Amino acid sequence: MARPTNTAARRREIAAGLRRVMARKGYEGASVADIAAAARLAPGLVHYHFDSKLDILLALQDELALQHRQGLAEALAAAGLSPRARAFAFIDFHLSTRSADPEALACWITLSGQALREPRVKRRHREVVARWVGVLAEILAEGARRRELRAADPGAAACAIVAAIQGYFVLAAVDRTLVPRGSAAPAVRQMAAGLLGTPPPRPRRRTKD
Amino acid sequence: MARPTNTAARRREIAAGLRRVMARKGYEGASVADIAAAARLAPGLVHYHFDSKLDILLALQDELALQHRQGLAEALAAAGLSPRARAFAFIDFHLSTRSADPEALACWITLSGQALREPRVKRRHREVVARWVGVLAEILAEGARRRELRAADPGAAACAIVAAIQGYFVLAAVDRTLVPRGSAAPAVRQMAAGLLGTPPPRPRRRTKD
Amino acid sequence: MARPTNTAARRREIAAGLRRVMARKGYEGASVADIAAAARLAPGLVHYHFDSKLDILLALQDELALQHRQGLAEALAAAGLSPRARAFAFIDFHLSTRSADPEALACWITLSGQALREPRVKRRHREVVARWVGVLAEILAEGARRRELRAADPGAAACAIVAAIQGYFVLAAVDRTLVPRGSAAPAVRQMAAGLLGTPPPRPRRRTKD
Amino acid sequence: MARPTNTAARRREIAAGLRRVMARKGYEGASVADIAAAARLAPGLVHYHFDSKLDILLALQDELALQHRQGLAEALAAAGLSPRARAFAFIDFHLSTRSADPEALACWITLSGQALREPRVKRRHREVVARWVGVLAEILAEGARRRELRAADPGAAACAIVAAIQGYFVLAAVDRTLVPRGSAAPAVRQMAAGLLGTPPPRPRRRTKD
DNA sequence: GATGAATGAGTATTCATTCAT
DNA sequence: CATGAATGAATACTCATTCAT
Repeated sequence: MARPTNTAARRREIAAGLRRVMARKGYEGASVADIAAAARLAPGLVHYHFDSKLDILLALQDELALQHRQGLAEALAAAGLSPRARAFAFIDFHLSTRSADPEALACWITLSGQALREPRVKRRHREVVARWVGVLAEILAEGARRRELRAADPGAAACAIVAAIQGYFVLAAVDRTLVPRGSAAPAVRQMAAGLLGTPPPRPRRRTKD
Repeated sequence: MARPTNTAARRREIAAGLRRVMARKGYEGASVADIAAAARLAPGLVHYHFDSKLDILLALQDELALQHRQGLAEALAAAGLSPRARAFAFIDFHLSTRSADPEALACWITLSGQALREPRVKRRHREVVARWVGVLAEILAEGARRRELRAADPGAAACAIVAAIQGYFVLAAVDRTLVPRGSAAPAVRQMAAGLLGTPPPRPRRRTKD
Repeated sequence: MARPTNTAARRREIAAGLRRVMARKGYEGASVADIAAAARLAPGLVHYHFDSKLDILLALQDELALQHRQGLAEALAAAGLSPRARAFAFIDFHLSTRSADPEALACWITLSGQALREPRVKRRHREVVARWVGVLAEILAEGARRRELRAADPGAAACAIVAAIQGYFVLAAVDRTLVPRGSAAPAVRQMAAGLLGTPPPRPRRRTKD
Repeated sequence: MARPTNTAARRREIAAGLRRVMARKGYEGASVADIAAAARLAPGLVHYHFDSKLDILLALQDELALQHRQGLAEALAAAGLSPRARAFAFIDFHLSTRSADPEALACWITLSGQALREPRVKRRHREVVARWVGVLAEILAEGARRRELRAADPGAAACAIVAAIQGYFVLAAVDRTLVPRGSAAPAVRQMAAGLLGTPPPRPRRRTKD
């Protein structure tokens, strides 16, 4: 009987290998041999499952996006139905210490860099960020409809908040000491409050840098 | 007899070559041959003036930092003495269309990425960002003393504003369409207003995404 | 499935390639491309099996040392048990025409030169020479115990004989005409006789320059 | 008035630069820039005085040969007229601690190595060694005529003694610890005694490894 | 599917030599 | 003569990709 295919699992292992190596050495610095070693696979196997190194990056990108989407959805679900609560939960999810995954963070930064130059990475990256902004924009629009928030332009406001989050990502990834410890989430909450014309609700958990 | 040295000029030319190439291809993608070609120099000459490719990157980093510092100083000088005006001029300087230099922006993003991994780049990067934040923090502290602004923690507030700016840089560099046109500066101004407890002054010039 | 490894064989081939090229052009003059060509291999393969060019040299050094040791052991075994006979067999082995391998000789000289500067080569070289001297010293010591020979200091005497052999190697390698044909072995035998207080036994075979 | 030429002095300085650098790094490892730096000269100047790097090596070779010849002549003159005394003075001169110059020694070994491959170096090397052997052979022949010594073949005997000396050079240059301290000259004296049928005269000075 | 070897183009760097000033 | 820059070929080493087994 034909051996059941394990391609999907192998692909995930390989993408995870890239994730580990790329966090330390960047994309160009992650050789296929490195990736295979990190995944405890034979080097030749990588190109059996992926046509090119770039394809691994795209797979990793998809996986990171999926994890992010799922985590965010959970966090928003836990925040209840109030747009205001959900908007601030959005911020906390990204900047709380608990959800911080330095490896994923480094990969995300590196992916942004690759997106500058690689069209396929760029397209996916655009979609991911657009959805990211879109989720928040939808929350803000709903809040505006409900008169809980007032964002003149929910899209622009969502983009601003995402920019602030992304900016903290970059600062923190390069050097944690650049950001006063524990200041990131409160500061963004306060900035969002200015933007949304409403004070933040009482935070539910500790937040990080 | 004693031939005058032109090393300083050549080094600038070479760094400018890296700047051009790196904006398109990234640091690893910028081969020394590319850099030399972009600077219209013989390939061997690059290593006459620089010991290594990394040294070119460091020189470029210094140059970008210098230009940024000078431009910022001018913009702040033009804003007058009021901390409030200066704080918002700080934002406008970074996000106004007029001062936007896509090549420098792409280099800056790439440099941030390299700083993740290269200690020497990281150290310089840290210093540049720290100074960047420090300038704004000083303005905010002065504003607090004058009761023009109230930032509970000027350092954290400055960091937040810089993060927002940096975040817009990344979003815009990857894909301009992610940011609603012309929304960046106003949004950050409004976020800053929330953070600083004061509305922005009337802007003096047009601002960009 | 599990493909059998052929690394050991390939490493020997590559070391043999270096051996051929180095005999003609020296170590620095032997480019990796040359070595690969001499071994009839693709250039890239060399660095698949060796981390660096120096590692090839070390492998070659080990191989030459092994061959020398084995050849010497055979020659000594053939000489019987008498220390006197063995001591002179030691000389004949190194200076007899029959065992002369110009390529190995040139490599040996070149290795000595590299040992001047490369610590890893130097260490191995030291060990090889020490063992080389040690074998002879042991023979001389045994001869002294048996009253067949009298070497006041077997270590020093062994060193002197090895030095004479090594000196002939260098002279012969640079220019065969410097050494009167067929004079090397008899002369060293006679010098050894002076050192050991015993005439050489009748030689069993023809000897060379 | 025309500036007096200083070419001869410059050439000596440059050769001395090569001597210093080569002793540490070998010939291939001594870049022209290194040589110029060691001679405290501008790099461009080297090729004004020498057509090629090889020419510097040849100049150095000549200089070392000259110094050796002069030193040897002095040592022999000091030994008096007796061929026996002169023969043993020949040995002592080369192996005495006093005359040891590690830099010259390393250069000599390196030169031997280059002579393996570079025809022009080889030719000069051959001449130097031939003269070196010749001087001793002449002494031995004179000793034979006077019945002070009996060397069946003075050329072969001289060659043997020179080989022993050269062999000690190589051993000592690579690693001083290979040669029992102070054993070199006595051992060669004793070997020479065996070869020449006469015991060595009482030594006049301390001798080295 | 899996393995380890093989391939060959690409890269940073070195360096002898040349040259304009 | 002297200087410092310029040139371009050479070189060790890397690595994505391919392939035979």
